[in-house]
Parts: sequence; C-alpha cells; structure tokens
Amino acid sequence: MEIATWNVNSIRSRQEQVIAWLQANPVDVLCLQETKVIDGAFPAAPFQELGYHCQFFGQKAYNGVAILSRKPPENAMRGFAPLLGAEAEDWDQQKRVITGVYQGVRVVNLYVPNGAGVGDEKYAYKLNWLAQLKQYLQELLTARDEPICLCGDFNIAPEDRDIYNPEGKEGHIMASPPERAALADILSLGWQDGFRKFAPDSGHFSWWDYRSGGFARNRGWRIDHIYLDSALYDQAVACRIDREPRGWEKPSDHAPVVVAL
DNA sequence: ATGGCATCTAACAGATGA
Repeated sequence: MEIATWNVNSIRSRQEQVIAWLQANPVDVLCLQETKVIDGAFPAAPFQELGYHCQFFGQKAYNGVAILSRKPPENAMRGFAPLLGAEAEDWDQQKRVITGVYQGVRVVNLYVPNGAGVGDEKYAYKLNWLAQLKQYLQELLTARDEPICLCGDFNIAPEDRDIYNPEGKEGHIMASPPERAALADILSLGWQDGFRKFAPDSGHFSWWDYRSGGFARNRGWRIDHIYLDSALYDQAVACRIDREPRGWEKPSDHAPVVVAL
C-alpha cells in the first residue's frame, strides 16, 4: 500500500499536474493540502474518472485539504469538531484536517498553519493549533481501532538536517524551538518519521521557495512529513520525496512525499 | 537586509504563503 502527501498550492491550478502524477504514481491514497477551493467547486470528476474517490474539506481562497483514494474511506471525519466537540468549531473555520480509514489504515491529513514569523499573531495561532491537534490525536488514540498515519504539510523542519542552510535559524519560522518542541510533543504519543527510516542524511527537501531560484539552487526545507505509528513504521519498505513535479512548468512549491507499506 | 514569486479575490492591489 502506498500513501502520499502533496501540498499542491491550489487544486484548480494544479489539477492537470496531479492527474499526470497519479498516472505515473498510482498510489492508493493521496493527501492534498492548500486546495484553496470550496467543496462545491472541487474538481472531483477528473479524479473519479481515474478511479479515485475524493473527500475534501475546503474553503474559499485559503487552506483546504482533500484525500484521493483508490478505495472509499470508512469513518471519514472533517475538522477537529467530530472528536473534540462543539467547542472546537472555531478551530474548524480554517479547513486544515481531514481523515478516513483506508485499507485498514487511519490516515490523518494535516495542513499545519504557516505562522508568518516568530512572535507574530499567526505564530501564536500555529502553536495553539498544534495544542488542539495533540488533543485531537489523543482522542483518536483512545478510540483507535486501526494503525494511524499522520501526513501533510507541517510547516516545521524538525531538525537542522532538514534545512539547506540551518545556521542561525533559531528565530526563523518553521525552525524555531517552540515549533519543534510542539511537534516533538505530538510525536511522542507514538509516531516516527517515515522518511528518516531510510535517509538519515541532510539535503532532502520537500519545499523550495518560488523566489530567487530556490529549487534550481536546491535551497529547500523538509516540511512535508509522513509519520507512522510503531506498527506501520515496522511495515514501511520505502519512503521518498518525488522532486520531479517541482521541476515542471508552473509547479507547486512543494514536492510529493510517498511511503510504501 | 531586502525582495524576490505565486495564488487568490464581490480583484487589477493587497493578503497570504513559508
């Protein structure tokens, strides 16, 4: 079974590229972030023609997540509220969480807030959102029937080896110690980095800035992740970042990450 | 250091992203 994650930076702008990528990489599950479209306008038909089921949780202009899958999901949920209750509904105004059980695996697709800059109002929102996520995952673990895979755009480089030039990044968004601590705290509930099972060295990135030739100069960050619980981690046979679509015309600024179980 | 690039919108300038 293959599970992939890809921040597409607008599904309507990237629809043809996602189709082309799926034709070459017929993964079982593809988690998408930054779909940037309301549910009524999600372009589901071309993916259905390819044989993929679609579930999505979107909004106008910003954020938005979706899961494409060869088999239909069981127990799909959108947002935090299904597990955290009505008091979490404010957190669901931004569409950043969607999950379902696919071929026996609970896949949680996440678009973690960017955070703007350290100290910004949005930075506080990011840290508080991660605290909500921890509560949500604790609820999920309590009710768990299946192994759990967390994947998505985390907007956090967990370690210095995940940044092209890590020196002096303590105060940088995506690398600050509080962000890294919040992520580590969540992972301590029982998840490990699928990519790092196979590639311990630096120089592997999933996002490159559009500006200043970030991709051509390989000035990247590894901020898109697939986290596996211990059972899935043991089952993982490969995990790769596919840089190819980042080199296409009009690309997303993120590359897909794929794990094989 | 700054800005650079891309996408979106009751758009054509401003917000957001990371």
